[in-house]
Amino acid sequence: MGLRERKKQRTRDALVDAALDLFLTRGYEATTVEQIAAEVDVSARTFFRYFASKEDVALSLTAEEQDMFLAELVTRPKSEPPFTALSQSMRAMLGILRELDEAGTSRILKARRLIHSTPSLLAGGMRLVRENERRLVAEVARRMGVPPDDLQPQFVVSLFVGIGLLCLNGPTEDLGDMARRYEDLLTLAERSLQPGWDLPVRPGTAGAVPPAR
Amino acid sequence: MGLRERKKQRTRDALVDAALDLFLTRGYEATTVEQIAAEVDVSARTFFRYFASKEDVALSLTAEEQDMFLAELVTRPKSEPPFTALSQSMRAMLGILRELDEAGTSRILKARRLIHSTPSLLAGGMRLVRENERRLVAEVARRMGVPPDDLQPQFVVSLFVGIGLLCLNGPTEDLGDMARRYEDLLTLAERSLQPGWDLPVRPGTAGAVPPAR
DNA sequence: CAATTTAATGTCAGTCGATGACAGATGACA
DNA sequence: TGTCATCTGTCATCGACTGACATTAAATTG
Repeated sequence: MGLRERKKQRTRDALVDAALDLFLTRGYEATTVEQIAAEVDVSARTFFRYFASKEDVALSLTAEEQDMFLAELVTRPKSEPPFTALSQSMRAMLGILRELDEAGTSRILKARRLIHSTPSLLAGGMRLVRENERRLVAEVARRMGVPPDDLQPQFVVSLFVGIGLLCLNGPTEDLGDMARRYEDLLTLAERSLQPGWDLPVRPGTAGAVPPAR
Repeated sequence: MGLRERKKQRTRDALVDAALDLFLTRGYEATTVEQIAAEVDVSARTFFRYFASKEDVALSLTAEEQDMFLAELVTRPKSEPPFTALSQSMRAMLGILRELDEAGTSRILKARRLIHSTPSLLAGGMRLVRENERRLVAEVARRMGVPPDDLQPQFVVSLFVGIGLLCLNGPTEDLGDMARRYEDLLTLAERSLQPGWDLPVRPGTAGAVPPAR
């Protein structure tokens, strides 16, 4: 990798770190892009060449996590039922995050605290989650061998994403806490659902959809 | 109600209608607040006295629906299990929406189409949903007689909200279509869940939480 | 009804986020 | 070393949003 690439990466990382620190100390709205850029000795115009918006810099880590999660899912063996594959993907991702160095985990925890204490960032984060949800549905539908507009994969993914969001509601000071909360929620879900609920319904096996009362 | 109040309400409605029409024809980003205000013969400054932001005017109807839904929930008899109460609240709200006059339903359908074709508005809409989710959890926890940080009411509400969101993914040209899609999803959920899954777990009735596999 | 209080609106000035255009600087590479 | 592609800073501009102040019009009171 050339000097140019490394320099760009360093600038990008510096902008993320400076932004997270300023956002957490002075507040998101109270911090201007100019201040972030100044902290890295860069013009505000350059900031916008790295990040599409002020929001983007705050959500960049979350966006990376979403991509990681989808990548984990496609590596799961096709023999796993969909919900199991989703759960295992999440466990794998949490494992990867725990292998990060101090600087890495610090950045991630900072971003989490920031997002969940800033309503407008929470909105942006939800947009990312929903965009990823669409990709997850496509992948799960593929695994189940049904068209992507089938309700069942949508239901499975929606349920799983809901659990992921609940996971973030609790304290997020520690990745271990989060993993534990996640397992609690999975246990609750397993207890609530019928065995095999996430397996494709083979036509003719079950009766037709009963009429709504 | 005095003349002053009526005049304000008319201005507000006119701003919403003008905004929705301009957003849908020229696009959300391409429409300026100045254009919306001009359409109603009002200064841009006045627009911001009615709506906190350009986004706010697009989401105002959705925000009202959220409030309506919560209001319906608190009227449900306490004998109903939580998920049933949520479902019935949704049915009640859909019923109310269907009783609106032509102008009313037109506004609502316009807002829906707009939001679901504009990523930044989708994000804002999700923020509203999540804020309401917190209030719903509080109410459901109260009904179940458990503390609001208990995982079970959070799980029940999350599952229900997920269904509501899936409902909006489909075509939204018609309130009837939406109601039908909603019933399909409820049927799928009923088939997937254990009987009594949303009843409070009485300590000692069920065994200890089984270990995660 | 006239006087006074109260609230809504318009105008103006200013900040900040974001983008396009152009010129200068700097790493890549023959 | 010299050329080329890319990165960066400066400048100008737009649009969202806010505070301050003056103006207008509804509400209230004597």
